[in-house]
Amino acid sequence: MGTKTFTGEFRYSIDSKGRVNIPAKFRKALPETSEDTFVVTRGLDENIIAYSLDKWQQIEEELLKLSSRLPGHRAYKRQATRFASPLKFDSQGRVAIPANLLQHAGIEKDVVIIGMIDEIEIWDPEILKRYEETVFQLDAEDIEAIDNYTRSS
Amino acid sequence: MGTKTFTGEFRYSIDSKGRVNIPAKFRKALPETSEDTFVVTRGLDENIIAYSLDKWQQIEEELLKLSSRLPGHRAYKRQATRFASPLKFDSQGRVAIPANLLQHAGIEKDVVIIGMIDEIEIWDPEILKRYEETVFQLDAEDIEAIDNYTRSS
DNA sequence: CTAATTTATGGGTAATAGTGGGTGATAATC
DNA sequence: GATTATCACCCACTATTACCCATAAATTAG
Repeated sequence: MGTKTFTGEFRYSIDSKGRVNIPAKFRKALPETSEDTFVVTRGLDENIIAYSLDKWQQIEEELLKLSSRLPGHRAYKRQATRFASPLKFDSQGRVAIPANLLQHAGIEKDVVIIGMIDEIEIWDPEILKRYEETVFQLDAEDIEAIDNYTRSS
Repeated sequence: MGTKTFTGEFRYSIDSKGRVNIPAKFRKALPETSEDTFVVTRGLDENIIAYSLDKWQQIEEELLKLSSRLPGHRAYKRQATRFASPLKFDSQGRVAIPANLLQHAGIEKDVVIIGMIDEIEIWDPEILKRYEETVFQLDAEDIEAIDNYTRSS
C-alpha cells in the first residue's frame, strides 16, 4: 500500500453544518490504531494542526516528562493541551471542527489543508497567502542553516 | 537488466484524461520497493520534479528531523511537502499529474521528460527552450566552481 | 524479413470522493 | 416536563478517479 504519511495540498469548504472534509488520502494514511480519529489543536501559526491519534499520544508522553513545578513547563503543557480535541470523522470522511479553533485560524468558509508528513495544517486561504508573502520568506542563509541542521543530526 | 538510474530525454503529450506516459526505461529503473510509484512535486525552476518513492522517503526522513517549534523549520518543511504527491502509474505506465503542478510548470499539452540520474524533470517544451537559451548558460567560472565542489566532497 | 512482444495512446465502466441534506437520539433550556 | 438546539448517523446525487480492455506504432527476436 502507498505511503503512510501526509503530503499535498487540498482545498475544501465548510458546509452549512460546520463540517469539513478530510482528504481521502489522509484518511487512508491513518494507522488502524488511530480509529478514524484525528486530534486537532491550535497551531503556532494562525492555523489549526491535526495529528493522528497515535502521534498525539506520543506528544502527550513528551508532555508528561515536563515538570509540574516549573511555571514555564506548566504554561507550555497547558497551552498544548487546552485546545486539543479528538475528532472522529463520519462515514463520509468529515469532521466538525470546534468553533474556537476556527476562530483562532480565522476560518469562515474555505480551508486549505496541507500535509506535513506527520501532521496536518488547516488554513484560511487568504491568511495562508499572506503568510507566504511575508512570514514564510526564507532567504539563502536560512535555507543553508536548515540544510546543515538536517545533515548534522 | 539495465541501469537503475534515470537518463535521457523523452517527449510525450497529456491525453484527454490528463494522463502522461512515463518512459518505460524509467519505470524499469524503479526499485521494487517503490511499488510503481513516483512522487512528484514543484521544481525550483518552472518545472515538475519526480522522485522514486524510495528517494522521497529519504527526503521525508530528513524533514522529520526539523523542529516543529522553529518557524523557519516549519516553513521549510511546509514548502517541501505541500506540493508533493505520490503517483502510482496504471497498467499502461501512465500517471495523472495534479493540476496545480501542471500550472506551476506551464504545461498544457506537450511535455519533455528528462532523466537526471536520481530524479526526473518534467518540462513544457517551450519553457525549457527558453531556459536553455538564457538561464542555463554556464560560463567557465561556473564550471570551475562545480569542479571544485565535486572534488571536495 | 517476418512474427512476437513491448510501448504509447485512446476510451468504457465501475468504484470512490466530495457535497448536500434528512431524521432520530441526546442534551440543554425554559 | 415540554421545547428547542445539537449532534451522530444515514441516505442520495454528481464529478472524478481507478481499473480494465483495445488498438496502432515501434521495437525486439527468430
